[in-house]
Amino acid sequence: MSLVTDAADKPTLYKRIRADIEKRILTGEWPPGHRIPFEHELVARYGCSRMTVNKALSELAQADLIERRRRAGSFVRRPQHMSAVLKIADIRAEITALGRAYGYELIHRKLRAATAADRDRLGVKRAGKVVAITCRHSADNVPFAVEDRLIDLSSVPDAASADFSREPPGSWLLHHVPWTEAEHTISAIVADDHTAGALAIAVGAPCLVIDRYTWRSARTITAVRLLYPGDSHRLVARFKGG
Amino acid sequence: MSLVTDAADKPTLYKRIRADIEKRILTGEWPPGHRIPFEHELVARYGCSRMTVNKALSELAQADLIERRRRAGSFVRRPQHMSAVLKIADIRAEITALGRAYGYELIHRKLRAATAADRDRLGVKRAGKVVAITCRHSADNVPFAVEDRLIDLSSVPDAASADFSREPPGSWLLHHVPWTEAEHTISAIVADDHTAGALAIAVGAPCLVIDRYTWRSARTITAVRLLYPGDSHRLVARFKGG
DNA sequence: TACGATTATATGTCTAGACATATAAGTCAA
DNA sequence: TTGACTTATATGTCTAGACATATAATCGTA
Repeated sequence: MSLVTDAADKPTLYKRIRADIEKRILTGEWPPGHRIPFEHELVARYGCSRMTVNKALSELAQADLIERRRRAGSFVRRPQHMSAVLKIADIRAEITALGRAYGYELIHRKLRAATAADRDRLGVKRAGKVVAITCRHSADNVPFAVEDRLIDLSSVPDAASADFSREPPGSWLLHHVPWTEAEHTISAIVADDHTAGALAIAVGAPCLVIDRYTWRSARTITAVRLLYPGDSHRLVARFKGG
Repeated sequence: MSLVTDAADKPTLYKRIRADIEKRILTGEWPPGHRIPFEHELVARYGCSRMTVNKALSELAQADLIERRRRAGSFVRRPQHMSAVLKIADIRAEITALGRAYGYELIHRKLRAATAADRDRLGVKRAGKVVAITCRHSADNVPFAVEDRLIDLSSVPDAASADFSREPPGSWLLHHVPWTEAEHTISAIVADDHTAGALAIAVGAPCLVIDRYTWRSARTITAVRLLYPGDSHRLVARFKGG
């Protein structure tokens, strides 16, 4: 019933302390709200200095597994808002990862001054130039998704001269605009004439829609809508406790 | 051009060091692959001890913003697989957060020995008892989602006696089974007769489907399918750079 | 030139202290 | 009972060292 694992000190001490506590939390032995031993107790238990247990507890706090309160102690956090890590890969990477042949086709590209609708979609007030792109991704020559994108040229001037007839704009942006933030909205629609034609599915068939709005440091970069055939495509998200 | 901010030392020193570096990474001033100043350089620059800059850099490493290599230095990581944190709230919480009146209705509840289909859905080999639940959530008396759930009683025996006619099973589980892991699959379908009736939408209308499979420490807990009217419901995921 | 041994060095971990600070809990007066 | 004040205490931050360890770079040799 000791906190100390019987394992030899193969890993470092603070990692062992962290793993010991994490295990107790994950197995439910220490349920949400449970008070973790005080630092000075852990110091006594492991026979180390306070900085060492402090490092272990600080990392658990950074991982949102525990909550630290001055004077009160450290407590197991209750599983907060249920959140999941949703991997939304670059479509080319996604298709090639499935072992299928990736195909890309630029349908439409236009450089224009931002219309009111464009500004609204990008969430900017200022007028400016944008690139509007419509393209299609396919896997093994079967339509996989159609993409409708707007790029703010005041944030990404290089996009004006990029050759999107060969490289999909998503991949291009990924390599030219590092460290972005994004917001995704997922919804379902049924295919209208136009969508059905582009995806080679029946009118009225379900489609999964991903709207992604991307920015960097409060500067809008791009807004994109991706349409997938709803019966064949699946988004998988893995939730890791916490 | 100093690393030191001109701001007074209101926050603590290591937090300022961390924020300084983070800012340079996020603005792109230090692009992916860029080598961050060595610890001893930062020590000289900020006039503090190595443990202090080490704490700042360790946190950046834990956040996957930088990568630390012995003898080589610390480097800005390139934005890895595009991933997003998808908040999938408990439905009751989700609805009340929107400021709407939450309504709940148990449609069907059955305790039974697991059928082959049940075992398949729960991903277990062993036979055992399960609770099958169908229920409906509403917001302001408008159907919001229908839920079809299976709970593995060998993992959650208390669920056999829980009163799901008053409390939705999702909320109940959230409070009785801490620290779970889950996998979500999101897809789109069109409403069939049955679904359309339950959601009070037209047959053929789009629906967003969330299949969630939940376990804890390799023990299956529950499998649930949630059906939302696709045109009214949106899942929002926020991606934080990295 | 290629490969193996050596060395220098940046990070990784840890210590035994210190003072700061927020706050739970107790104390006392209105 | 309530509110204001005091105190004890757990965490937060920081220091000036130390030794460990992985590895990039150098040097020497085949």
